[in-house]
Amino acid sequence: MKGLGELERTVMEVLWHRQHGGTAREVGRALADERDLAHTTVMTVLDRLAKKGFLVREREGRAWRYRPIATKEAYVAELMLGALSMTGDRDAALTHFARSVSGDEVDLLRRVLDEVEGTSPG
Amino acid sequence: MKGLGELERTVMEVLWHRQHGGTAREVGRALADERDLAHTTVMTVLDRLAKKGFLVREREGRAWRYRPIATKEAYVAELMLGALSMTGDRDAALTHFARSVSGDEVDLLRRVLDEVEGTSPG
DNA sequence: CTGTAGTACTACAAGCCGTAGTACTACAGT
DNA sequence: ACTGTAGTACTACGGCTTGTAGTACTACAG
Repeated sequence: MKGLGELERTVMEVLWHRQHGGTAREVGRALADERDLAHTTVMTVLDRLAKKGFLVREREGRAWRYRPIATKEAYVAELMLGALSMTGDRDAALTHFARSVSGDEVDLLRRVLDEVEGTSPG
Repeated sequence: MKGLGELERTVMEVLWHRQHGGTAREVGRALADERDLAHTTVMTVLDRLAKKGFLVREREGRAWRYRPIATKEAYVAELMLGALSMTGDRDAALTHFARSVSGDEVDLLRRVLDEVEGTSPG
């Protein structure tokens, strides 16, 4: 799983916040407040994101509608797993990780873990 | 926390595996089997790693001895936290994450979590 | 037929990374 | 004092990624 650039992530954010993905125009408009981007810039980014496998696109009239393939949470979890897989000693890394999350999150993790009990991964 | 390149990570691995860090020559020798790198290449990488804050260096005679600042596990944990901090909904991401780790790791995590109980984060 | 919106293709500069050369310095041995 | 050997600092360069955008062409609306 590759990391994304600044603008790429920003665009993903926009799409993650919308129910039904978006067209280049829609994304451009959504970003108009914060950034002044040429329409083609948005198109390029969307296109790259699709080629990298983060978005699917489907025709909508003459335009393309882009949708995220995974939820943001899934993406973040992927990144975390990617980092984890870098090490030979997953246990040590997980230990470190668990020690670094906040108390609330420890509780949350414990709850999720209980829930997950006996479920096969995936 | 930035990601590292291929060679950079390889060099870090070498240093993580040694007790007392290493000089450019030592790292070069350690890598000689897998890669045929010029001495200056190793030096450059070491230097960049130090500038990025992954290594400290101290004089040893005329040479520099480079030591990792953090353990590999700490680094991996950092990366995981970095990914996690990308999202507004940490809970959802953690949930996803917990669901994605293997059964053994669920057990491990639970154990670590118990151990961590009541400890302040840091 | 002419706007308007849309697409595909191409381009380019900056930054990062892998890779390495060059020029200079310091110590060891003769 | 001279010469290897090892080490350093500085510089360079090509390829890839990312931000940014222009151009040329197409299709539908009125």
